[in-house]
Amino acid sequence: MTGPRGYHHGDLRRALLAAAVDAITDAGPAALSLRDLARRAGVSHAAPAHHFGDKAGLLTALAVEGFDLLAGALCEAGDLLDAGVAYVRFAVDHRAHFEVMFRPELYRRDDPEVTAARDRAGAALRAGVAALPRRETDPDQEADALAAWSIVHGFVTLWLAGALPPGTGPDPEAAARTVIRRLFD
Amino acid sequence: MTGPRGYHHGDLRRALLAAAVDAITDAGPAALSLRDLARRAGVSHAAPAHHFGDKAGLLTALAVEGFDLLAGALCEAGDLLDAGVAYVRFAVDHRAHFEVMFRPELYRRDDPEVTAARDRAGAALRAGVAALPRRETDPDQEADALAAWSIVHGFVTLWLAGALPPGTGPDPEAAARTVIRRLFD
DNA sequence: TGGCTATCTTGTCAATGACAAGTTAGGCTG
DNA sequence: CAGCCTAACTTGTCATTGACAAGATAGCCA
Repeated sequence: MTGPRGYHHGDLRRALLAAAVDAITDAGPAALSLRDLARRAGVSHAAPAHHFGDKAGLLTALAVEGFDLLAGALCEAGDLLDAGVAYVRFAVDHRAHFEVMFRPELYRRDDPEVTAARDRAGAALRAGVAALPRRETDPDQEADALAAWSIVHGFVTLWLAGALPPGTGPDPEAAARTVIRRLFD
Repeated sequence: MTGPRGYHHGDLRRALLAAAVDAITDAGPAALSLRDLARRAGVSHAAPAHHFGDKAGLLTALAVEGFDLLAGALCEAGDLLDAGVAYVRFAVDHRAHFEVMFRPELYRRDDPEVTAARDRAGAALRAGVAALPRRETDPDQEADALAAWSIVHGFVTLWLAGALPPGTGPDPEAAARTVIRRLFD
């Protein structure tokens, strides 16, 4: 789908996505400029439109990439604690993807590729919860999944926003572990 | 500080903030346009700059308003479960404020008014956790506060992003209650 | 009554997103 | 191998926007 063979540029589509990741990591998705990406890639101001249509198209492609990366990271995790930590690590390491993925007004959330990738990530998430040893007190797996997802998503969102107090420490994964343990103890 | 008395417009500052809330609720903070706000308020395109300096200034004012509203909502809550539900209700009812507050790249996060308002909200949050009956197994209040904040913040962020599965139901407060109970059971 | 100052307007500029039309180059067909 | 065909990219343009500068207006006060 990406077409890794090069025509004029080599692989402009990939270069633009990489440049977008850099730009978003620096200044957030709101400050993203297609013309700036074109400059970074050394092409004309209208070249990005050919590959992505418009800005929303580019961010849609980024979201697809992000959900696939997330699904991969979650699948590699062992138990639910690992999966939670992997979620946090993904968000920190791929901050640009993460920030776009959960801001649907920035891209075409109903795009078939996006929904497919989102479903893959969702399935990986639920697989982690299903692997949890059942507690006889409450067999509601849906609510368990929702609580687990909420706590890791909230933690890393606050972490990325710089909203957490300094006492949280410098390592997001360690802090996340502590928090997740409070949910399933 | 706001200057509720009117000169030419009446209270342009407040009118612009209200228009900004509407615009952000409709299309997100990224799509916000100062000129559009001016049109909605029936003033010239440069009038907003007088009151807020620039776009970041306007969003800074919105963030201050948001943290104060949140602090008020949390203070009125009884126990920690109430506070969590109040947090969710605040985010849903004041979506525009909430979306700006936790996106520090959009405003001047070091503005004195913002830091003061943020501290007030943080104090209200911790007060709710401190009121929780101590569990002898783990007396770490900091981690309790972090876990509680994470789970409600994550839940409502996912809710607002439309990322939750349909099975979650139509009422965010009820779903939040179920999720929060899983943390302190 | 005269000025003072906050409030708001008019005018302008560079940057941007989107679109239209043209150009280039790799590959395919005959 | 010649010619075309189409994807990839460029050039040009326009409306919109944020920011700034300079001017006009109106309430208030000495």
